[in-house]
Amino acid sequence: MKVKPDPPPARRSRTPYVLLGMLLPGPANGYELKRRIETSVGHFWQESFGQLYPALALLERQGLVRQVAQEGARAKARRFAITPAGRKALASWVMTPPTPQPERNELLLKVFFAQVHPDAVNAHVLAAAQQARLYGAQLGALREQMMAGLDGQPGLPAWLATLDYGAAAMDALAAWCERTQKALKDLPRQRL
Amino acid sequence: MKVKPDPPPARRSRTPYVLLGMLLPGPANGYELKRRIETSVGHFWQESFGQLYPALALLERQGLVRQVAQEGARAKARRFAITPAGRKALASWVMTPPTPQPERNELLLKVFFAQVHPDAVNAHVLAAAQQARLYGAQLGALREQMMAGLDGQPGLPAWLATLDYGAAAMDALAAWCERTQKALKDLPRQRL
DNA sequence: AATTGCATGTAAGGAGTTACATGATTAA
DNA sequence: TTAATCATGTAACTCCTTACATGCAATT
Repeated sequence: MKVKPDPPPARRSRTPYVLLGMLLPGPANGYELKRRIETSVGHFWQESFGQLYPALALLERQGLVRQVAQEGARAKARRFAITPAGRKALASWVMTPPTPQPERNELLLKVFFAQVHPDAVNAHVLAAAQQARLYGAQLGALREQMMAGLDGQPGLPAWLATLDYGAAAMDALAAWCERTQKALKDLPRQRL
Repeated sequence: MKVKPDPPPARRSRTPYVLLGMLLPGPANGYELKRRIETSVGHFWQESFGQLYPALALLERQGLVRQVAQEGARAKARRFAITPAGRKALASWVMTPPTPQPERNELLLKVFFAQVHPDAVNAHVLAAAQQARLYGAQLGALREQMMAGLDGQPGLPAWLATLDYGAAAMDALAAWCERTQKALKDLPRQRL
C-alpha cells in the first residue's frame, strides 16, 4: 500500500544546460544570458526570466556555476562563470541523444479542419507563407553577419548549421503553403 | 493596492477544439476520440487522457457537446455528439489566425554546442537523418492508404495537405542532416 | 478462467509563461 | 530630472504528462 506514489521520472528541463552552454564564451549575469540566448539560439529556443533565474540559482547551489566578481560599474549584478563540474554536466547532456519532443502545430490542425471554413484557412496559409519568406530572409541576413563577424571562431560551422536549419525549414514551409493553397481551392464550401 | 493580481489572460488550450473537430464525422466516446486523434492528426498533434477527459466534461457543461445514447453492446460508454453551439465554437476557432508557438528544438541546441563533443553530436544528426527518412516513408505510405480509402471525401485534400507537410518537413530535415554532418566534420576537437 | 482490450477518470507534479514588484544605473 | 534600460527575482496560474485506480467486455 502506497500513500505517496513514486515521483514521476523527472521530465527534465533543458534550461540549465542552455545556461551552461551560454557561459562557455565567458562569465555573464542573468540578464546577459537572456540576451545571449535570444541572439544566438533565439530562432529555435527561448527562455523567460521566470525560468532563467531560478535555474541559475539552482546551478549555483549544485556547483555547476560560480559567482565571479564584477569589476568596475554594474558591480551589483551577479556574474556567473561555468565551473569544471558544469562543463562536465554540459558535455554529458550534449552527448545524450535528444529526446524527441512531440510536435504540436496549430496551423496544421486548422488545415485539417479546413472544411469548416476553407477561405479562412486559406488566409492562414497565405499569412504563414509570407511570414516564412520574411523570416527566412532575416535568417539569411543573420547568416551573412555571422560569417563576416565571427570568421575563424571554432564554433562557427555549428552555429551556421542551426541557421541553415531555420532557413531550410522556412523554404520548405513556404513551398508547402503554395501547394496547399492550390489544394484548398477545390474544397467544397459547406455551411455549418 | 492589489492583493490579487488580474488572472493571466487565458493561454487557451486547443484540446477542446480538437475534440470538437474529431466529432465532426460522428459521435464518439473519449476512447474513440483518442484513437481518431492518433490516426488522423497524430503526426503533428497528440492528446493524453489526462487532458482529454476533463476537456470533454467541460465541453458537455458548456453545451458544446451532448451525450447520445449508445445502442447495443458497450452501452456503458459515454458517447458524445457535437451540438450546433459546438460547431459554432469550432468554426470561430478555425477562423482565428493560429498563434505562433515558440519552437523548441533540442537537436539544434546540441548542434549549436557541438564544439563540446563534435562526434557525439554528429551521431545525433545521423540518427535524426535516419529517423526522418523512415518517418517520411511511413507518411508516404499513409498518404497512399488515405487516397485509396477515402477517395471522394470532401475533406480529403486538406487531410492530404497535412501529410504533405510532414513528408516535406522530413525531406528537408534529412537533407539538412547530410549537409550538417559534412559541416561538423571540420569542427576542431577540443577537450573539456 | 484468465487475459487482453475497452473505457473513464483522478492525483501529483514538472515545465513554462505572464505579470508584478523592486531597485540601480545610465542617458536625454 | 526624468525616462529608459539594466537587473533580479517572486507569485500565480495554465498546460500537460505520467502514473495510478477502477471496472466492464470480449477473447482465448
